[in-house]
Amino acid sequence: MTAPRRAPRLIDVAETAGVSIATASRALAGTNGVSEAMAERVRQIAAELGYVANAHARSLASGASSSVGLIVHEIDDPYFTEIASGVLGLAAERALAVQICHSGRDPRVELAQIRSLVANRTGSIIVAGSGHVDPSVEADARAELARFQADGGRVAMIGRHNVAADAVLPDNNAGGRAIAEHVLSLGHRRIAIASGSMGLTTIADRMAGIQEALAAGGRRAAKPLVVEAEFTREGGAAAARQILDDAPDTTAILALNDAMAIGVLAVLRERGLACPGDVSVSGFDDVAVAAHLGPSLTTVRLPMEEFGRLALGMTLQPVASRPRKKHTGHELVVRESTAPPPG
Amino acid sequence: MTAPRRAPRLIDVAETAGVSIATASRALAGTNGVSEAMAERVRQIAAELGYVANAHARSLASGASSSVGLIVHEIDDPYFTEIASGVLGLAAERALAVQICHSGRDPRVELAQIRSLVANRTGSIIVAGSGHVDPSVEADARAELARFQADGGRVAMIGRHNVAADAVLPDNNAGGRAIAEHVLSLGHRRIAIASGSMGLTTIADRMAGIQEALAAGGRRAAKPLVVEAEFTREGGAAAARQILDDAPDTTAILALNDAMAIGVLAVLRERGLACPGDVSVSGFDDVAVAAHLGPSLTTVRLPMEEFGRLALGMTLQPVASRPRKKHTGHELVVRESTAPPPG
DNA sequence: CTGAAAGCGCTTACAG
DNA sequence: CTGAAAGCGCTTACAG
Repeated sequence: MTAPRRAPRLIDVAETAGVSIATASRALAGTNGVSEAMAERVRQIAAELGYVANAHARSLASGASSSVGLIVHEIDDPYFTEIASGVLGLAAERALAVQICHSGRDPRVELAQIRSLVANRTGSIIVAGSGHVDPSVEADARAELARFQADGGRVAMIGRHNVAADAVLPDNNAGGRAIAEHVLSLGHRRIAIASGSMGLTTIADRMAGIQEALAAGGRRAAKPLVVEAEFTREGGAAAARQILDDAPDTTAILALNDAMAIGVLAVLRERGLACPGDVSVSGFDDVAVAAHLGPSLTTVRLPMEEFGRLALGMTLQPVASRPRKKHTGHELVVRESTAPPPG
Repeated sequence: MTAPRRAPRLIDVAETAGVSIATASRALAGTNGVSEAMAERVRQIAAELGYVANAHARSLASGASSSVGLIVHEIDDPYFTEIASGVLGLAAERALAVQICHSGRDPRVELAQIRSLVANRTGSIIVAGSGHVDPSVEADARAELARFQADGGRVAMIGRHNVAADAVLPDNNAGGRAIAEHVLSLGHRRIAIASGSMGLTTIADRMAGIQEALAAGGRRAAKPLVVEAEFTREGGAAAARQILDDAPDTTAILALNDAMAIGVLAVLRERGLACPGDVSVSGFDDVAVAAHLGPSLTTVRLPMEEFGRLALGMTLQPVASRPRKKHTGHELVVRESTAPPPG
């Protein structure tokens, strides 16, 4: 029916208001240099016409950007969902548009996504995936982000990355120590670890904290069995199967994130083992559902939503002479899934 | 250190290639009308210079858009997270940028977000929140979306809305019927419903399906107690408390989404009631964690990720003469949380 | 196959 | 306080 007409432009409101587009622009921008009466009149006409300024033209003309880019592994992963929620929340307060994309933890996809954000001239880019222990993996992304920053863009990384940029640093090491100490204090001595890829700095840091605590526990605990798998529910299940096959006398399984812990719990049920009766299980992150699992999950709470707000907040501040690092805290949350070992 | 230089522009690559910007533009766009040799040369120089086309300028000049907007209630809510994941997945395949924003289920915020997407000239807008039974609530959004479409924009709604646009329609009514029939067939007669706001079409449709099944169950079941609360975990908990206080002989509580069901489960534990031993509980949606709760949750699975893909897919197709509606299915998923009533 | 030029819809010095 | 004009970085008829 309605023929595709054109959206009203600034010149349309200027003409019907009988002023120049310069004046109309100033009135709408709230810039001073326009009489309040004129400004009010222009605004009203703009509203009547349903005028909405073209952000592309505005950005092109002003050079300013009112958008931010966020790269997550996968929005469906609660860890990243909560980070995204934090970013979206602060962005809304600042009237910033947020462009979100998946990296799928594939460095090549991540590079493509960075370039997409650069193309869209977002004012800042937030990378929320884990860093890689091998710096060469992130080489291309590092170069692209460096160029982006040289061109005036702002960057914040969440997690430990080999990138010269502001960063939010989760308390992975201390969190790892806390969860290991908790399990040791419960009396567990045959401990296994369901780990994600050791190539990720997030894993490496959590693992390091755990190993420190275990080493400090000295003669008390046997060397833990470490099984590496996908950093997902399925990975947790696979790791649990191998642990129970290779070391059936294990009394505690530390999963390096909550998703893996959920997989571990599933395998325990599958094999008719009680948790925490036969085997204690712990997670990491404290995603929203951890408290509602059966049994509820002992884990290390990380303030993911705050990660998002902090990261965006940093990019909204002027560049510092050197990259800023924000260290965040953790909290050990003891629930039903851990208890003293049987016997 | 590095003085904020300027990002390379098309003219920079054109000059170093010794060609006009027209030729450079065509070479990079892959448009025909350029010799392959020339095109290859330009591409290589662009790569060396680290050139990334300015999407704003491109969009302004071409009038085309390579981005889509997605409005969700809250990304942190798994229902919307999965929808977003579907949108992001298909968008990545089509090289589309996705701008996501929260409406917080507040019509005024939603309107502001629609305007933000219009300003950013996204090619299409996907609205994923529930519709409202009262059409006047969505009046402003409806007008804005109509204008957007008249201007050539594409719109897809997820859920039943009073908006003339393409839509993905979840199988809420039949799903409601299925879950109610399941509970009836188990032998429950004193049934209560933990409902979200009846002003939402999603709720109204699920409720209607349930009531139909209950009515068909005829003399078998008593009129169900319906308690309205927030459509969240906390709302579910509040509803459960009231249900147990007002009708302590209730043997089954149907929650109208999984989040509410989780809240119901928590209250049951809190009061020392066994599920499903004393009270059966069901959810709706089948979010990823439903299978891992304690007890695992009987619910109605809706293909949320597919909602996202379908909605985006519709907006990528040419406008039809009249709005297209895609009806999707549901699947009753029986798990541990429902069983025959005690006694 | 290639280029000169107009134009996309704004903002912002620069004058008045 | 207001306006004429240049310019942001591209694309795309229009010529050749």
